[in-house]
Amino acid sequence: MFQKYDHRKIESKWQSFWEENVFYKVFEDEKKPKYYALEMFPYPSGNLHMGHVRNYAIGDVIARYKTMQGYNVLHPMGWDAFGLPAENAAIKNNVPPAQWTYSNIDNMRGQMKSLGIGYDWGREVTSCRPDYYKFTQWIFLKLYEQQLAYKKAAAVNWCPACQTVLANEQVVEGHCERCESPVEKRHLEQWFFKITDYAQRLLDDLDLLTGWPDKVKVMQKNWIGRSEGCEFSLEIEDFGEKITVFTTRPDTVFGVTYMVLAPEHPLAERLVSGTPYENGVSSFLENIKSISAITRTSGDIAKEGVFTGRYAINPMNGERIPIWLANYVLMDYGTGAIMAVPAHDQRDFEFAGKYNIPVRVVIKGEDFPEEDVRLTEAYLGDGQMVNSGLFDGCTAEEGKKKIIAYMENNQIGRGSVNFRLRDWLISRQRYWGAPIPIIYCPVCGAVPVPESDLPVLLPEDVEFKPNGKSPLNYVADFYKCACPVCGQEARRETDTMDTFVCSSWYFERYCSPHTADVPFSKKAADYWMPVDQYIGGVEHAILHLMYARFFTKFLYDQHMLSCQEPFSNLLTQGMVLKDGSKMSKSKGNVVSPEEIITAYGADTARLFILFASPPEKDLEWSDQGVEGAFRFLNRVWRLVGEYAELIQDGGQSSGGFEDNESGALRYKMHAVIKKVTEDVQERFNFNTAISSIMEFCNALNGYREHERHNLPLIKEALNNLVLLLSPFSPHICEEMWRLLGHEDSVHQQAWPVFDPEALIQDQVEIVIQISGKVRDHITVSSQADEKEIENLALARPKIKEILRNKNVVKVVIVPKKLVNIVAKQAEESEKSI
RNA sequence: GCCGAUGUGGCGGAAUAGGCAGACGCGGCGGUCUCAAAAACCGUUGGAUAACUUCCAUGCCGGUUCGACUCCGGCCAUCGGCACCA
Repeated sequence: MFQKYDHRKIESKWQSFWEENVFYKVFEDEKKPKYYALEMFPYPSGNLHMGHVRNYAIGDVIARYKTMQGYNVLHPMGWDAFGLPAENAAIKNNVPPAQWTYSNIDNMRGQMKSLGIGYDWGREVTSCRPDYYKFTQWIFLKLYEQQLAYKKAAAVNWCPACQTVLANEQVVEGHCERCESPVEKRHLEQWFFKITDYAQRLLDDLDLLTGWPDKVKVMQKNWIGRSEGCEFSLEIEDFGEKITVFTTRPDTVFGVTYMVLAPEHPLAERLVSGTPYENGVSSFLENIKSISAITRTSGDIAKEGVFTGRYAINPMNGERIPIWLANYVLMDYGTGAIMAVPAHDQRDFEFAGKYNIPVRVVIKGEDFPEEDVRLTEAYLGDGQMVNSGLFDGCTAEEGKKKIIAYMENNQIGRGSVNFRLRDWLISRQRYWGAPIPIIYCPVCGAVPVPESDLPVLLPEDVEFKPNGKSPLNYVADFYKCACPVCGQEARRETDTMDTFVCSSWYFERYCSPHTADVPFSKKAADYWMPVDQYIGGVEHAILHLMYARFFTKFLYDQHMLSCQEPFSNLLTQGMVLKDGSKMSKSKGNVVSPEEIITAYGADTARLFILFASPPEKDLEWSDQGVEGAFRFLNRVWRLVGEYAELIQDGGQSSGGFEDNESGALRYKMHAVIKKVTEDVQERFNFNTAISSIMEFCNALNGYREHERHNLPLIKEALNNLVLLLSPFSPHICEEMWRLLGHEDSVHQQAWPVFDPEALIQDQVEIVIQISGKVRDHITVSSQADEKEIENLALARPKIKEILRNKNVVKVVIVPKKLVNIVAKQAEESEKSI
């Protein structure tokens, strides 16, 4: 008699076995095709949540499946271990961030092992360890060498709660991405990475990413925000200076009736100083400053402006146009100044309406009376140029090109391109991050730390109270140093790097995690990179994925990598919900993975989470659903257990006879192999793959009811059942594989292959429709030709009955599927004749 | 406002190239076993109808087609991204 399914015993047994045998260790093997499966490495918050479980379960199925398909699979895991929560916990509990972080890592590593995820733990990477951040700093130095890391004073996003600056990408609707406090603007000197130099490539190469969801590519495209147009300068009357503007609509340049500078524009105050307009302008600027931080980010605000009393000259027609300041022009896009064309730009139209500025139509659409300038809104459509001198009659599209050419020939301006993407602000005024490897010398200025002095170690014994300055400011042992160039007493940079810097290259480190002289070996990276399948939450669609692409392109340019894109295929998994909303402590709807694993086992948890929904969609947690998955594993267990002994001794002697039931089972077996293979490989639809394994199990249970058993067939079917299920629920399958008499691991077997011959049926069921509605079914030989099928269908008594008093107009036949008889009422068709 | 996605039983979801709507699982109902219950197993389960039957059903309205969850046009709702980007 076989034993009850004891998930605890089975899972701990095989977890130890895999660990003791270093089962998932991989190395570069030129004889095998490689496959790199990667899940986003987690922040070590302390415990896995269901989102992690889902992420790793998906990755593990893919990794195990590819291994069985004969690939040499790299499947690593690590820790995105720098960051604010460690500091906050440290402040709260008075535990050093390092200690907090490392103990969380130990705990979470244990949880991952208890899920039975097949990682090569020999490649574990931890971004807060000196052997890792040494190379984060090393890459910083390379960027600095190429002038892609630079320091500048700028208006930056400041989170008052986190007491640090944030990158543009970390500001969501004016609020801190992490703590949701409203973000303020501060003028500070900070380190930036010049990601804008890569804007065009980051945009163009999205086309190479055929394995990415369109949704993510569109988000990145919008974030990069390329617009094409031109820049030109306007002379300021009686001022002796010029203002440069950027526009995407040079075709409307004859429609300019005013121009606008951003309130922060350096010329703004100088234009009015000593003029009667000075007071008006400065009170306007004061006003803007006081509301801008909060209100300018939150929803619609009315357009407001002030006239400077100054005029500029439109270089195309010599017209004098008034210069305004207005709140709707942003300093950090384009040149911070615009030409305003109220007739053809809605914002300018609204502003002109409010301040009684003329509107001049210069693009005439179809059915658009030339005289009528009383527009109710800006005209944004295509049309012919009018009121535009030499250019009258051109289409807007031609006009753009011609005017740019004219400006270039007459040295008025030039074609140019603008991006919304800003440089990446990487300084953080916090402790728990990789120190920026720069030294400030009173004589030599900013000096990079020599490569041989890396890593710049983060001191461990530190007071880490946040007060807007990095805690490293108060650690003399840290900041006091000698200038590497002249030897004078100097001071280290005390800001640390944004944690997104650390996570922008970890997938390359996995390729050779122990190299000590370079971030990763080129040879190993050439073998493993790019990542064949990356899996993670869609919340990283912009931040992490953009930064990681940027780093990969930079490292490619440094000849350290041979690929230009890090991730060939991307799967963005949905969230795990409970009662319709995301699991969170505040809502009290959290289901802990540990509890589920203890009660039902990792195999059940994984099976449920993969079965409940396709991976891209959100998943609704269901306790009953988990029970269902558990029941299914119990059914499989019993099925295998009950047959195991029979097969062991009787498998060979009992004949391989073929009756109808056996034929049906054989057919089902091959159909299921085909279905599961396609679902896993081509669509990642694990839910339907599992459902067809369930069907197969049901079929096997049904077959058991019959009196005669074809034991060799059953043996084959059970072997295949266990093989197909093994990527999803690895422990129970490992155990059942041994019960079926095998000596080796199920996870090292070849994936089953279906036999197309076995899927050819001599009889097929065909649907009979009358005018598109199903009325009957017939079973015919799969060889039957169309005429035969038609005759058989028309001969069915039920069909005859329905067709009485009707004329058959047409018969449509789809081979092996259906026959549709189109019929009309007899009277009607007579009438129509 | 712009861009994108989604909408199917009581629930999660299936229908992969326009061809049987509701696979598989959950829940419900009925049964077997049991002193009883749980577990397990078997049957049943979109709605309407007494019904073999028939009719109605894939957010709503229309269209194309022999045939539409699937394609086209127009709405509605929900979710996500961006949001004065010149």
